[in-house]
This record gives sequence, structure tokens and C-alpha cells, in this order.
Amino acid sequence: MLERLKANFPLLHDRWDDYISCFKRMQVAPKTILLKEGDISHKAYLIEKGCLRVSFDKNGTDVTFQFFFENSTVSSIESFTKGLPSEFSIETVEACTLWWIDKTDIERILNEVITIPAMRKQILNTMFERTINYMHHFLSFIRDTPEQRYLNLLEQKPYVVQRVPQHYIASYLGISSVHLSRIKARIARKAS
Amino acid sequence: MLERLKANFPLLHDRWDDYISCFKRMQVAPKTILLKEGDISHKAYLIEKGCLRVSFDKNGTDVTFQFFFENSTVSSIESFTKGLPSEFSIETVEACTLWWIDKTDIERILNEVITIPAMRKQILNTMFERTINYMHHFLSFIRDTPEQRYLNLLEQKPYVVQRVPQHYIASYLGISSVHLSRIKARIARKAS
DNA sequence: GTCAAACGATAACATTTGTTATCAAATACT
DNA sequence: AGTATTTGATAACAAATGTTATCGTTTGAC
Repeated sequence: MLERLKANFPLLHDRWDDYISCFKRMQVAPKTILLKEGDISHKAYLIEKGCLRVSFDKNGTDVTFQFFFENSTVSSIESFTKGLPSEFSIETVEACTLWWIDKTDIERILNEVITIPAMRKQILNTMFERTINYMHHFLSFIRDTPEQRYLNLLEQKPYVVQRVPQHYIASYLGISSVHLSRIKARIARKAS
Repeated sequence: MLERLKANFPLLHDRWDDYISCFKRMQVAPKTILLKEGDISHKAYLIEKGCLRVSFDKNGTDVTFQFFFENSTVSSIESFTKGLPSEFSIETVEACTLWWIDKTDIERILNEVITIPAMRKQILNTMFERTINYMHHFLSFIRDTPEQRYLNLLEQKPYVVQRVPQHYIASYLGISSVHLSRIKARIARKAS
């Protein structure tokens, strides 16, 4: 996993062994809570295999608002960066193989890496893309009906629908699981 | 306006005159369109006085999704950075006094400024805050009822409710203007 | 293999929200 | 001042969505 990553960062090869040694591999069962809402985050995760979801409590019901799959990095970014209690929980959906790294290590590496102009550009770009993603995801809540959001998800990220239980998807789409069932039935009716 | 800004960037004072000369001042009437959905953005704006809104077309109806007030910078960030057609329009709500700067100038200044470690930190932090803001705004759509979102807006940004016509606010909250009227009536009823 | 839990579909009913139309008040324009 | 435009409230009705309950199927644990 980490060897594969190396190819993406040719500029860091001389420091790579040091960076790699900061990552620890772990195997986790489904439905394991990696970070609990209200706790302070000290770790970031890199997903080798499996699927995570990020959720929060809304008057007693659990609401999913993001999914993460292979090769993504996951952390409660605000809690991680500012040391505040996390607004979210992070939980495995499937059995996962993860790499985790401690906050202090990440900070050290980042300080070192950001001095390289090409890396700086890449990091800024990643942050930028993340903002754009939030914006688009948010926009689809304003712009589209739940049915359209579901169809978009099917088209743009079919693996989500295939791998994640439906009630998580419903809350991710902002609707009840009953309503998602109805939407699926309606789509099937139209198709026939 | 620009002199006031200077105090925030002590590290840039020796280059400040050059930077300042890139900004042009303009006066604009209410309801003036500064950028039209579909056009490519070449300018960023800094608001000295007045209020802008960012909107897009949803099947023929105009939907507002952001407001900007004094001392904010506004651009169609994706269009501006990537040179893509803008997904949004930018329009004045009130009569405005603005400063605008061309894309090429901004890029030149940014490349220069980002080499200064303290400035780099500040820029990264600004991008970070912007992402967090999107996340929170987005979360309130999932987490809160329209009534709660309106109450939050009243509490956290009362000037928005005071300065912006109600139908813009309704679409900003993701509801029809009729529904916002009902919510206000319900709140008034409860209060009495 | 058996049992319990998780998952998903569906029905019935309640609530929320949108749409259209109408009216009154405020504002802008000339 | 007079008129048109914008703004906001409200009513009546339609559509969308949530809630609760039930049932069959699948999955997982032992």
C-alpha cells in the first residue's frame, strides 16, 4: 500500500522511509467506531481496503453524511487540526484494512513537505478540491430532488449503492429509509 | 479601504504599493449582475460597502446560496481558478462600492506572497476556514429544520435578515418564500 | 442448523412543504 | 402626487416526505 503511494510523490523519495515508518497498519471489524462524536481526534486514517462512514447524532438518530473508500484519507479535520471535540463519529461499514498516523507525525511531515514548491502546489490543490467537493455536494441538496440525488449517486458513485446498507444511504441523501424505498420502487416502475 | 487592509499584512508593506495599484474602485447600482452563470470569471471583488448574492438557475427560478457583505472577497472560485464557465451568477443586492482585481494580477501576487512562510500559513488557514464554513452550512441543511435554520440565521447573522429581501433569504434557506412567511408567523405566534 | 439481528419493502396515516392566487403595504420612478 | 414594481402575508389546495407498524428475507453468531 505505502509502496504504491510512493510512486505519486517522486520528490519525497529520499525522506520516504522516515515517513513510512510513522504509519501503522490495522485490521478492523465492521461497525467499529474509530472516533466518537465529542472525542478529540489524534489520528488520521488511510484506507487500504474497506469502507468508512462519518456520521453525527441528530436527536437520537444517527445521520451519515460522508462515505470513504479505498485510497482515501479520513480524519475529523476540524477536531484533528484544532484539537476541538469532534462533531462527528467515524465508523467502519465493512471489515477494513487501515493505516493510521499520529497527529504529531503528520504535522511534522507536513511542515517539511510544504516547503517544496511542487508539493505545496499539490497540497493547496487538494484542499481546494475538497472545498469544491463540499460545495457541489451541498449544492445538490438545494438544486436536486431526493430522487435526482439518488440517480446522481447511482451514476457517479455506483459502488456506494452497491457496498453500503440502504438506510445509511438514505440518511446520506437527507431522507428517511422508507422514502428511499419508495423512490427505488418508483424508478423501477418507470423503467418497466 | 485598501489602506485599512494594509495593517493586516505587515509582512507585505514593501510590496504594498504595487499590490494596491492592481485594484480598481467601482460604484454599482442594486441588482447589477457582475458575473453571469455560464460566463468565465476574470475578476475578483472586494466589498467596501454593500451586499452581493451568489445564485444559480434551477429550472427557471433563481436560487440564492450565498451572501457577501463588507470586507469580504467574492469570486466564482472554480471559474476563476480553473477558467471554467461559472456555475453561478454574482449580483448586487444593494448599491455597492467595490474594488476589483484581474485574475492575472491576483495570480502574480499570490505566487509572490505564498513564498513567505507566515503568509503561506495564513492563506492555508483561510482556505481551511472556508472549507469548514461550507461544511457547517451544509450540515445545517441535514441537521436542522427550516425553522431552526432561520432562527440560527437570525441569531448568528442578523444583518442578513435585516438587509436582504425575504425571498432571497427563503431560497438561501432552501424553502419557498411562502413557507418562510409561515415560519415567521409561527415564531411570532409562539413568542406572544 | 437454529435463532436473533439487520435489512429492505410496503401500507396507512400525519406532517411538512410547495404552488397558485389574491391582497395590502412599501418602495421606486417619473 | 400618481403609477408601476417590489415585497410580504395569507388562504386553499396539491405534492412530497416523515412516522409507525408489519412482514418477509438475508445475514451473522453460536
